[in-house]
Amino acid sequence: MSAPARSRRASGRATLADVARLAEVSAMTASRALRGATTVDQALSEKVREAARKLGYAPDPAARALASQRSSHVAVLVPSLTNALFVDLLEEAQGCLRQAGYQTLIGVTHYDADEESQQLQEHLLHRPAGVLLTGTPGSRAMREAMEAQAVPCVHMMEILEQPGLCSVGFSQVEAAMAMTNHLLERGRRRIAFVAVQLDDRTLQRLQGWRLAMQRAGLHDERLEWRDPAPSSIGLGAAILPQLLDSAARPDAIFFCNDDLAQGALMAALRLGIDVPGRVAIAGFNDLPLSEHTVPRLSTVRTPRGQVGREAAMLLVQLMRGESVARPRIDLGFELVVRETT
Amino acid sequence: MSAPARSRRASGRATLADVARLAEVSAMTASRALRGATTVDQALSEKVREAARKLGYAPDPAARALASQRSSHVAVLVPSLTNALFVDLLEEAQGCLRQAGYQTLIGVTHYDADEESQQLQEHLLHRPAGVLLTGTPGSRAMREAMEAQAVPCVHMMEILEQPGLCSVGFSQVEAAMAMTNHLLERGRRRIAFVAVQLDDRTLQRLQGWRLAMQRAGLHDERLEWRDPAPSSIGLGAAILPQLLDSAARPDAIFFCNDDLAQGALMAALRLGIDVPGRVAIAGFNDLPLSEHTVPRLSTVRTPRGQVGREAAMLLVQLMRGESVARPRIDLGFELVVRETT
DNA sequence: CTGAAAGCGCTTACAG
DNA sequence: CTGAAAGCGCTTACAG
Repeated sequence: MSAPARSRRASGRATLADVARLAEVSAMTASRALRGATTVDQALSEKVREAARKLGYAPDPAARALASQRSSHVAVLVPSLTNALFVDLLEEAQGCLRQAGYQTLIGVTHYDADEESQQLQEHLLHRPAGVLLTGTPGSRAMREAMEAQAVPCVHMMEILEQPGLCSVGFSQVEAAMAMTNHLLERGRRRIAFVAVQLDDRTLQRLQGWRLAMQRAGLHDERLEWRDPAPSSIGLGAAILPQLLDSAARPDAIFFCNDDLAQGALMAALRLGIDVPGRVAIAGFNDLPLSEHTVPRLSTVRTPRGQVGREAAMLLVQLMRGESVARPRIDLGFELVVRETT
Repeated sequence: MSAPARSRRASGRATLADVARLAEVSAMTASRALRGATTVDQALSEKVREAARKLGYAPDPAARALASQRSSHVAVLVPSLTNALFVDLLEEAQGCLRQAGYQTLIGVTHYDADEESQQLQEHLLHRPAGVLLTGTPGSRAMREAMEAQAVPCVHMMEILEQPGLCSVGFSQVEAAMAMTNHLLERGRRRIAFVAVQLDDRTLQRLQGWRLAMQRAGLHDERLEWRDPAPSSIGLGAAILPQLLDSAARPDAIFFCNDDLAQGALMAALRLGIDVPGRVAIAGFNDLPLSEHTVPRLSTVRTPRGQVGREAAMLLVQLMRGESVARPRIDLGFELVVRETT
């Protein structure tokens, strides 16, 4: 007299089979209907949705990933979270991806190529649906691994010219040139450039500054200040007096990131150095503090939030197998002239 | 004459079966050996590991999750990434979890209880191995859902007294009392407290200030400044002149977060208000800029990095089913007296 | 447009 | 200590 055993799942959650049973269709039809396939009869589709709602059904991501050989995860690799730039980027990207049904796995690579490779490799083991990378396309091994798995990928914060690569960003070179030209127009002649961390994008900015200075016939190697240490307020504060006392004799300093410029401003205040009287100061990125420093910092506003959003949207298209109109999106930048230049 | 079909996997990756075949054992023994089970013969275990190495085998997380009904993901929910506090927390926690073989899914809840519930719910659908939450234990529905799935959880940044809850942090109340007492010892009498965002931990700090002021017989409601807006440098800059002109007539201002205090310092500089001469300024958290402001900011240093690390380690123990010696870890705080008090 | 079969790559629970 | 069987909950590919 024992009743036939009901499907007692360990999970206690409704499964696709439960939904199919209630809707009186096969599991396949239920699966198709729930994924929004157009090849399912309207009425049946409705019935399936209704059943799913009634049972509080939610598809099991692991089962889906195993069967389809692709997860709903997107890996996003950024060099740092200490720089607010990447936080903004991330928040926007994650918001978009979440709306599209993807989960975001964030990896911080500390500007280290090896760490980036390793993390990407770890992520590829999990078969991500897509990848968002910051900047350069990474090592050749990385690209090959991604191609082998056919993982869609979008690069952020630069425009990459290589065919086949998708990127969303702006020209770091032109942005740096624009600020340098602004300083030149203000009558500055000995404009120093401070490059730290020495990652690719910083070197592109350095290049932009160099081009502008060369065109003006004012380039002088002594005006290039390089330091491999990570960017920070403290570092900027330390660099200011050294640079001012150096053979460079600058009348303006263009820092590759706002936090350095902010630190320099604090140091100037403390040392009684007049900004912009004695020396003009410029930054890059327009971080939150920059409009509040004394004096207020002139800088280049970068569209990182928009970059995150557009990159995520582009990636979603790629992951859905849709055709992409523009694989390269240039979002530009904005010169923000305040009180320090 | 056709050869028997070799197992041609869509993935192209080695599977457990491949490893087992090469090591001449069953899949089960291979599985056990690779997971480090002690119930496997030493020699066999070696052989399996060797085979796995030779094939470059990496277990498929989706298959593992489906079979075991538990993923290797840990969800970490923080209220904001704009506050460097949570960035530090996250980086440390993620580093620990990664080393232990877990992947971190970060969720930003914007100090919104509903958003927190919703995100946690979404994460629970993916059957996380564990959850790291910031602060209060969340809604009752949340706790019930987690208990139903038996998901280990650790709360960060406060010490929770509720039995059965694990937490790593420090006493927000005592930290605020310590700073208030410091200001009292410096001879300040009309110490204002600025609370913004009005999240739980901010209110605990407000409470700590209130207790200290009451004990000193100096509490005055007019000294409480509340604003539900998010904490920011700009907000602090805006509040300073208003508070100074108010009926509160403060001779010190204790801001609930460093960025507010930093903004206030910028405003003071611009308005020619002497700090600490006319008014002392104190912050909370010791963010990177605080040691560089003019004058340098006195604040409370919070052990967020350590909190992230210890919370992750505690969670790993729970996820492994190990017994936990101390479910509540108090990491304390440190008063950092600089130039503004 | 719909469905029965097979399989994704592991682990759990049960025997030996 | 080891293994054969069954199953986790989906989707792919193939028929009809």
